[in-house]
Amino acid sequence: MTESMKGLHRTHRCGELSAANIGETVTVMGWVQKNRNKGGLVFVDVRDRSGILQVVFEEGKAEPALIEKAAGLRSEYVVAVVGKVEGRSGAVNANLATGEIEVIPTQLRVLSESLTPPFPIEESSKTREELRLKYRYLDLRRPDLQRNLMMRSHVATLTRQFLAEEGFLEIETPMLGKSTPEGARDYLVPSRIHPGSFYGLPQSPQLFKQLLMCSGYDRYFQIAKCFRDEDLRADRQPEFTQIDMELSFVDVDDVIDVNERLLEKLFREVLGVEVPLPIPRMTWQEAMDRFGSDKPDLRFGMELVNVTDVVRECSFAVFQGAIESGGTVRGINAKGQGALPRKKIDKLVSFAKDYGAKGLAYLAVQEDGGVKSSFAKFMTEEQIKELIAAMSGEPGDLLLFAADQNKVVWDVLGALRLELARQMELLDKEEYRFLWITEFPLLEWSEEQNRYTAMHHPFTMLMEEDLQYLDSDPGRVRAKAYDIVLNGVELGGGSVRIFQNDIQEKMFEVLGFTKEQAHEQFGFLLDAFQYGVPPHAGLAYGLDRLVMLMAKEDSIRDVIAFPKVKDASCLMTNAPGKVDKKQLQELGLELQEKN
RNA sequence: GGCCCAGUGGCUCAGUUGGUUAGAGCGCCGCCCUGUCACGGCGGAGGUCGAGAGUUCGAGUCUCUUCUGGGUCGCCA
Repeated sequence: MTESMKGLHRTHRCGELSAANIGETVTVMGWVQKNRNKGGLVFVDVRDRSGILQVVFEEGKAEPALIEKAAGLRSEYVVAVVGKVEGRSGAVNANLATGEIEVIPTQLRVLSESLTPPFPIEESSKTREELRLKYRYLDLRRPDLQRNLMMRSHVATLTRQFLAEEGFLEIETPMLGKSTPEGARDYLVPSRIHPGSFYGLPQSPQLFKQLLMCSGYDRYFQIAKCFRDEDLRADRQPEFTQIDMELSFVDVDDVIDVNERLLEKLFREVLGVEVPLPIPRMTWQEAMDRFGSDKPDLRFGMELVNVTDVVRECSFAVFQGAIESGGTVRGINAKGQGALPRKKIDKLVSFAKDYGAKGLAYLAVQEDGGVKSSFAKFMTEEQIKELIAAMSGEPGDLLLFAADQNKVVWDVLGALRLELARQMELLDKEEYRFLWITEFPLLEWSEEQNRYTAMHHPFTMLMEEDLQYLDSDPGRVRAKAYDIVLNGVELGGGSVRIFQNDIQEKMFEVLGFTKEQAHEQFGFLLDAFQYGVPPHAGLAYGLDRLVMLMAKEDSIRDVIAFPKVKDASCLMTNAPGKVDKKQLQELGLELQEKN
């Protein structure tokens, strides 16, 4: 039997009450977390998003009917309690924020009953994610997810506040746009009014925000939903949220400055963590050479060392082959891992192979000064000594080497470095190490498409001093692009944009667009640029990743209210779903027979 | 598309070299209990071992296929 809340008004959330409220009559509403019936004395824990509050129904203090009603409460019933806040006459519960107080009720109403939930509604759930996602509305009742979503809201609020104070305008851009073949796959939306034509959901508001700069809005931001129809990962969802911004009359340093202060504010006010400014900067080239990654995790060392020159004279065919075909030999020193059993080393080798390595050479420096190695027999004692010295190897260390083209060596050792750090437990979630990566290559060669593609996007400005190479050696041209990296995660990225029509046309040419193709796809932008365009630059953060790191979670699913699973479906709603024939007909669509 | 991991009462798990009637904790239901808060005591219900096929006298256990979920490579301008 459920009751109305008529005549009652919630006065506090459960967790808002404290010893300061003793003596007050309050009305709280929430879910029954737990009912402990001692017989004639019933303790009911009531939960809402602020916390848990104990209500005590005691013979002599409460009507027998009220106690009987309390005894009938089950988990997740929704109740309203009117009562008086008192200091606990029993033991204080130090584990509970409201552990000093309890409520002595005069009224109890059951607003809604509940089935027994399919899994416990509790902190640090051990229930498998599949089930939690099917009942996401119950999962979202758990305190850790509630904290995460409240933190996310806090981050969004502070971001709006900060950017507004900095003179940014929040402007929405369309969700229904034009599909562009560059970049990730678009989600397509068929048009009923134009059968056979499709909108594309935005992968980012890129073009629109540049047009807003053309239109004089100076400083824009948006907390924007974006869509990419690619495979999922722990940090990738098909729809995700960006904090997107664009600024006029600025260069790299201006964008970096305002964003460093934004990050400083967010981490100070949400986590109480001071971000030392300025955030260090590193060129892409340095990041690759030292860490084998364009998003290095600076919480630990284990940097890559280029030992190509040291091993040049040795007779190890693997090293020789790599060097002769223009590659390099690089290594990392896994400090103190020299005693790693052969089985584990083999696992590291197969790990390296997943990243394109043909193998992984190792050399363990023994405590007695000797070595255990897969390739030492191809080297003189002197050469081994030199190699160990180059790697700063000490007794007890494990040196791992990859030899191949630079890209492969970087990928392999960059991934291996992270894997070793995980195994050696070097990653502290309490530590936040920010880093800007700058001077990215403008272009990268696509074997698949047999042409250069934009590493960031086709509107990224190049470094003026590299303009001379755009024709002769496009791979050498660096971009005015920057990524903000935190603990090995790419939090966001941006660039200074091309605003000169001649450079933009040139860029399309290098990317293999004909003039017609470029105008077909981006004509409105090129046209706009003929009517007076300010120099502009911008940046976008992955809000989900930012909050994930702040909440110390390992997956963005834990900071998104209703995430999708690996195959991009929703276990709760069963989206995507089939539609009926009539809907398809209206859209002028016909489904292919399944093979 | 490739590789790896997991799936056993509502939840989390155990289950030996293949061998009686598949167990535990929590939860759930009933009774008892006046200071609990991981409450306690007594009793009880609840399982086609993800699904299908195969090997075998016999399969939770072995083989194959498949489904579901996770991680990752490719992919993600």
